[in-house]
Amino acid sequence: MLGGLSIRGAQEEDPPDPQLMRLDNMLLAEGVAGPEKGGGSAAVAAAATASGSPTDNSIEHSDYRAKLSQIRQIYHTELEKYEQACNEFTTHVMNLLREQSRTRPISPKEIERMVSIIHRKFSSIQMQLKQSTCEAVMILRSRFLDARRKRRNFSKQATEILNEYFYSHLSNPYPSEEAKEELAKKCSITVSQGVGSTITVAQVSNWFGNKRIRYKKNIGKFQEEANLYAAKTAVNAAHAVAAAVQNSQTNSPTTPNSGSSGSFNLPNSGDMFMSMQNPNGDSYQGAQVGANVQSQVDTLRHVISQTAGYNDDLGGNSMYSPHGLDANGGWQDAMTPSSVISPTEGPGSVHSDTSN
DNA sequence: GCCTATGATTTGGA
DNA sequence: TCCAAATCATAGGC
Repeated sequence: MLGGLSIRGAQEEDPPDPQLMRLDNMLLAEGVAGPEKGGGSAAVAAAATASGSPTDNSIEHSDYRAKLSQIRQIYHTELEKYEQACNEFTTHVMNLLREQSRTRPISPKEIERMVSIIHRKFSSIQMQLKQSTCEAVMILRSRFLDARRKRRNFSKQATEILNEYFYSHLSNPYPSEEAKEELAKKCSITVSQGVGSTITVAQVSNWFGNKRIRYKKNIGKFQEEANLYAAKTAVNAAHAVAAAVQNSQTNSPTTPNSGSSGSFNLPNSGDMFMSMQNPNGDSYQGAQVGANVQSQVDTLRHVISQTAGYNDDLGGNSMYSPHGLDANGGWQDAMTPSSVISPTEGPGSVHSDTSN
């Protein structure tokens, strides 16, 4: 007569506790309970979006997911343990009752009552487990959200790429959207620390904003750095020029190069510097050495100015030291009117037609 | 622990 | 919307 009593039956008679439901819902929403994938990352994506930060949070993202799955695992293990313990204990009590039934009459009601007491006890333990799991998730989430502001230094290579661009476009260090994208891509590729860590266009913009302001504030301090990058790029420039010269010797000099990256036109006029003096400064093509004559010219001129007292007669541009900074601190007047192509012209446009 | 460097955010102007 | 400037907050070196 005891055999007819189902443990499961007693287990399912949980009253719909609103607090328990809340906890269950939250655990489900956070992806701790329920299906393995989706909830957690959805929650983290929502958190990232709500924070207003750009989409890139890869490191925090994966960190968050890792921690969340850890919590999830612990939760499920514990839950299973409790359920098992509950069943074992129930069986144990029922066995005891069975034995007692030999000596005294035990009504099914009494058994049911005992079982339900046990289950209530265990479900309150489960509730605690759910509660502490929720707390853990909340802490994790808040930590994740706080981490938005956390600063992570760019890799050395990324900084180098950005600096190279900055110093080779010192006359107008305002990369176009395309250039920023290119830089972001390039920087992300070279980021060695942190798997999946990328640098966004917004970060590139931040970097240039910070760099411009800090450079302007303390040119002296950045002089050495500028020299370093100028020299560095000058080597590239020299190689590129050599290659171009070789190219012009082997090919017809009139062959127009359609502006494809990796090669460039050498204007046949003597004032190549001037004709290449795009106010926007950049025909930046990312990794392609020699794609940006302007930057190379900037760099070469800087090196010359540093080593041999370069004066501004070439094109009338003050290329270095205060680098096109006007009295008001603007960068714009680095260009002479004759060399200004169009201030509204988007930087990054490649002027492949300058040789005509 | 202090100091500097630096990435991110905020604010205000054009 | 982009930028300059100021500011915040953390990383990293000492």
